[in-house]
Amino acid sequence: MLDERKLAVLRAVVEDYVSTNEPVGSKALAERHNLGVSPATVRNDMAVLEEQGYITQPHTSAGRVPTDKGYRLFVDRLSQIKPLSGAERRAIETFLAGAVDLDDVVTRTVRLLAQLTRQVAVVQYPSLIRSTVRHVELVPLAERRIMLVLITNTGRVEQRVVDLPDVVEDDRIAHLRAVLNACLDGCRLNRVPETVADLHGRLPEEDRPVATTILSVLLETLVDRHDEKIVFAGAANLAGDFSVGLREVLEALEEQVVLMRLLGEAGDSAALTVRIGSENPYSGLHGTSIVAAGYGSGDNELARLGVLGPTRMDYPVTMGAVRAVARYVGQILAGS
Amino acid sequence: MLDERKLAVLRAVVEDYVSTNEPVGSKALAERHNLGVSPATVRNDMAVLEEQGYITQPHTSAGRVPTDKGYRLFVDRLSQIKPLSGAERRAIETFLAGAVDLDDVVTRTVRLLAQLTRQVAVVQYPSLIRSTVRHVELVPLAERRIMLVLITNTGRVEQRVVDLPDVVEDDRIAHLRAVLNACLDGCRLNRVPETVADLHGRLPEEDRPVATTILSVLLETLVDRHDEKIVFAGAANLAGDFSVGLREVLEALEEQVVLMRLLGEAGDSAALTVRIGSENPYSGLHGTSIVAAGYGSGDNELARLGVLGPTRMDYPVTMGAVRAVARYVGQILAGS
DNA sequence: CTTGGCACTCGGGAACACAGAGTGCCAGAC
DNA sequence: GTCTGGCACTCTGTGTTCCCGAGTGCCAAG
Repeated sequence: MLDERKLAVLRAVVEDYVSTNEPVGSKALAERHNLGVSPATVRNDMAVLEEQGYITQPHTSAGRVPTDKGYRLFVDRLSQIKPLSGAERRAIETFLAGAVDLDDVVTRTVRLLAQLTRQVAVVQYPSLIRSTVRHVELVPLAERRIMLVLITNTGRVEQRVVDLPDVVEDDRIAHLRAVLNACLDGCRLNRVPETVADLHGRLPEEDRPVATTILSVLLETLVDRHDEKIVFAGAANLAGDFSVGLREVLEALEEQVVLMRLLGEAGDSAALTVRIGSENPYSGLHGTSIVAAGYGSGDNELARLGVLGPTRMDYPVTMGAVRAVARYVGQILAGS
Repeated sequence: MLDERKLAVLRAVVEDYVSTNEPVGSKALAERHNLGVSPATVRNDMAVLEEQGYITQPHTSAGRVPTDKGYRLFVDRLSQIKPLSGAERRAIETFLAGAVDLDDVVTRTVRLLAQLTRQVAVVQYPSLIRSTVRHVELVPLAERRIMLVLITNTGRVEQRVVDLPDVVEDDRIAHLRAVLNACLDGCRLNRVPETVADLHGRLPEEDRPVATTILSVLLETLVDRHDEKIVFAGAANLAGDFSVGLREVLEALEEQVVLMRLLGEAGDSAALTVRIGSENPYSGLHGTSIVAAGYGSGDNELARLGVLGPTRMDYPVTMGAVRAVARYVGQILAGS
C-alpha cells in the first residue's frame, strides 16, 4: 500500500512540521531530507498520502500537515523512542533522590517532567488500591474522639477524626490497635474490606460498637480516596502555543476525573500509552496528545504519569522522557 | 484637590471600565451614570484626573482607563466591600462543611474561591509554625527503621522514615513515644526545638543515641516545611483575558516562592490586603492584582489565601468573596 | 515510474480610504 | 467662576483592493 519511500516522506513531513510549526511543501522537503528524488515525485507521494488520510493541507496551495492518523503511523512504525542523554539521566536521578516524603516525590516528579519535556506534566498519586497496609494507628484525642491514621507501603498517609459512641479507655484502644495491626499489616488495600468483616466477628462483645464505628470510618477512607489525587505542572508551557484551545485545556487539567481518564485506566499495559488528538476521550482536548506510562515499585503498577502537549509534539523525545521518569520514580518508591 | 464630583467621575470610570473592558468616554459616562452634568464638564474633570495620574488614555482620542493609582484610590476611598448574598454564603458553608481532612479543606477552598470570583485562587496551607503538636507517633517498620508521624492541631500530618543507629526493641520505642508526647503535646511548633533540647538532657543514658537520631529528624521536618505549601486553582479563568502576559502569570503561579510573597508576609494585618498592578513585587505580574486575607482559627493567623486577576477586576465583589471564604475556612479549622 | 514545465489557487501583507468615537479648546450662558 | 454647546482635530479599527509568492495538480516527455 505504502512503499518505503512514501513512509520516508511521511516521516519527513512529521519531523519538519514538528520542528518548524509550518505546513511543509514538496520542494523544501526534497531539499532538506536528501531523498534522492525530485520535488515532483514527492508531490505525487504526498497526493497519495493525503488521499489515504495521513496528511492534509490547511487550504489549497499550502504545504501539508500530518493528520492524527499520520502521527499515529509515525509513532507506531516510523520512529524510535529516543533515550535520554547521560547528563539528563543523572540530573533526574539526583533531583528525585532528594525527596523527603511521598508528597515531595510526586511534586518533584511532576516538575521535573514538565521541565524536561517543556510541556504539561501530569502525575497521579500512587493508588491506594494496589498498595498494602503498613500500619494503622489510633490516637486518642479526647474522651470520645480518636484519630485514625493509615500508613501504606508507598508512604501515603490518610487520617480521619472519629467520634466514638462511648467513652473508651486508652488501653482498650491500644488493644484494638494491636488487633487491627495484627490483622491488617501487609494486607492489600483492596482486600481490607473482607479482612475487616472477618475480624469484626471475632471481637469480644463489649468492643463491638466502638469497633464498628472505627472500622466503618476506615472503610470510608478507602472509598473516598478511590478517586485518586492528580497533580500537574508546567501549564506555562501551553502559553506559547496558540494552536490549542487554551481555556479548554486548562479546564480539563483542573478536572480530576477527566485527567484520570486521560492517563488511561491503570489496567492498561505498563508500557507507554500514546493518545493522539481525537483519539482521546475529552473533546476539549482534540488538538493535544497525551503520552503516559504506568509506574510502580517492582512489577505492580501503582499509578500513572505522563505529559500533555500539542499534537505536533516531538514524540520520540517525549516518550523517552516519560519512560525514563516513570522508571526512576518506581525505583525511588521501591527504595523508601 | 479633587472635589466630590471628580471622585464620582473616577468611580464611574473604574466601574464602567471594569464591566465593559473598553476605554470609557465622556459622553457614554455622562449618560449611564446620571451625574447631572454635561459631557463637556466630564471632559474637564477627566483632564484633571489624567493630569494627576489617576486615569490615562491608551492613545489620543480614545476613552480613559484607570491607572494603578486610580484603582488604588477607588479601593481605598470610593468603594465598599460588597457582602455576599445569602445564597452564596449558604453555598460556601455547605460546600466547605463536607471536607474530610485538611487536604480536602484546602482543595475545596481553593476551588470554591476560584469559582466564586471567576479568577485564579491561591491558598496557602496552614503554617506549621503557629500550630501546635497534637500527637507524635513512632511506628516500627523494621529492626532498625521506624516511621515518625507528627500530627498538628490543624490536622496536618507530616511523616518521615528514620533509620536508626541501633536495633531497638519495641517497648523502648513505646516508652520514647510516651515521653515525647508527654513533653510535646500542645506545644507550639516554633517552641519545639527548645523543648526537645531540654528533653534530650533528661533521657536515660542508653536511649541517647536513638533519641538523638529521631529528634534530629523531627527538627528537620519542621525546618523543611518552613517553605509552606501553596496551591492554586482556576487558571482557566485567565484564558479569557488577553490583557495579561499569560505565560508570565502561569510561571509565577507555579513558583512557590513568588506566590508566597504575593500573598504577603503573614505578619501583615489579618485584614484584606490588596496589591494593584505594579505595586506587587514580581515584575511578570504587573497587569494583575492580588486580593488576599489571612485566615485562622480564633485570632491567630495560620496562613493566607487570596485571588489573582487582571487589574481591571471587580474589587468590591472580589474582596467580599475573599473575606467571606477566609472567615469560613477559619471556622472550619477551628471546629475540627 | 520519474521529471521538468506550466498554469492555477489562495493566503497574507501592504497601501489606502473612511467612518466613528473621543478629545481639547473656546466663546457664551447662568 | 463654573458649566455648556459647538467645532475642528486626531486617532484607531475596519473593510477593500491589489499583488506577491509559495505551493499545488496535471501533463507530456525522458
